[in-house]
Amino acid sequence: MPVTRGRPRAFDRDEALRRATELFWERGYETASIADLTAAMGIRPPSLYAAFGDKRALFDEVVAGYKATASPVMEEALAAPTAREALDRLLHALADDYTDPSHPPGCLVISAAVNVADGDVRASLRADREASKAAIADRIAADAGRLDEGTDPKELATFYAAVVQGMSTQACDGASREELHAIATSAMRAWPARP
Amino acid sequence: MPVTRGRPRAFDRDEALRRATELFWERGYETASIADLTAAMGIRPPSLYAAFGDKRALFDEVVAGYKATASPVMEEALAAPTAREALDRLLHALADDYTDPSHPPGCLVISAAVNVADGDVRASLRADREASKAAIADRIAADAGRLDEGTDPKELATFYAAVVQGMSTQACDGASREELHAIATSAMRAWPARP
DNA sequence: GTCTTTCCGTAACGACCACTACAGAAAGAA
DNA sequence: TTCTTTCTGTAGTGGTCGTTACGGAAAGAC
Repeated sequence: MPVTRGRPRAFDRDEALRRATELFWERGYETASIADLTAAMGIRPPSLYAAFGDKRALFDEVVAGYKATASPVMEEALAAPTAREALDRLLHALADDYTDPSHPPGCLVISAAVNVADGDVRASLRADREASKAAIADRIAADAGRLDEGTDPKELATFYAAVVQGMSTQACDGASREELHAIATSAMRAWPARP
Repeated sequence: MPVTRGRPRAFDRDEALRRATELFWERGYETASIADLTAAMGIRPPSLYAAFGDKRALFDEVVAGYKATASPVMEEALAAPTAREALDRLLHALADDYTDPSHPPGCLVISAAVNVADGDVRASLRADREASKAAIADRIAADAGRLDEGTDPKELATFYAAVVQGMSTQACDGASREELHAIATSAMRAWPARP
């Protein structure tokens, strides 16, 4: 049975994880040092290592938690009756999310991935992005009947994935919520509707 | 008079700068260490500091050289007779450039900028990107008569800037030249042509 | 040749990196 | 109370960071 034995933890693990998420989100994987992290989390290095393993494991847990909160947004948007409406919802939902003042701007998986020297972390984040792109492609392919003939769902998914990445980068550069919605609206004009 | 006195430099400064450019392009500013740079440049740290100042000055020179070779591409594209053709040319030219096998993928200014802890470097690169965006907005505004009424040139420029950033990120993720051209073609469908 | 100037390689500087050995503190169990 | 277990803070570990002091080497000037 999981009775608590020994000295109890003096900090809130979830709260510490939240603060680590925020720092990784702002600074990326490598430029957020253990000293920075422990300062933000309000704990000392041994507590971090005891509770989370090492820096890489902490980052993995952060990304897992991020995906857990981000994927419902994506799933809900993609559940729209048509692929066009699904993409429209997704882009505008992300415009809101990327500029939500309650957390750092942009997408953690997109912005924390660029310029990461650690090959494992790099590959892991790339796989996450590829998975999102595949989910978009699947949603488009499932509604292929409404598309202009000759439209390749994977090609179109690549375009919208690029738009999402561009929105994230713009958000990190300080773009406003209105500007991101304008990007989303412009991107939807590129939808290849069957005439 | 600039007569060469003392022991002559034993390496080609331009070639060393080229190799530094390649490394910064692949790894970004902070994750490319002096040890990495000197190894790639084939010189020892004191030679680097004597020839280029410090890491930051070397990076500035790299970015300046990069912009010097990149801006003609942009200027030529934007010189097209219509704004629409200008953007079309620009996007497809960048699709070729970002996947040119003779140098690292994507755009140095875009990819080296994300997750930079150094505030000065970050601000400097952001200013470069804003300048490109402004150039696009100016070209669009100059051809406003051909646009759909109610189109905001700055808004449209933000969209195409986001597409360019997305293309760069996709290129870094290993997207092929064909995929990038497909993104460019899709993005041009969003052009707000006057009916 | 000798002097001056500039570059080169060696070998280090202090500061920071991710990470941890260790001892004391705080809890339940006996 | 005493023992065991687990967490805590202090104070480090070896390694790497950007940067440089220093002495020898290679050139023109005299």
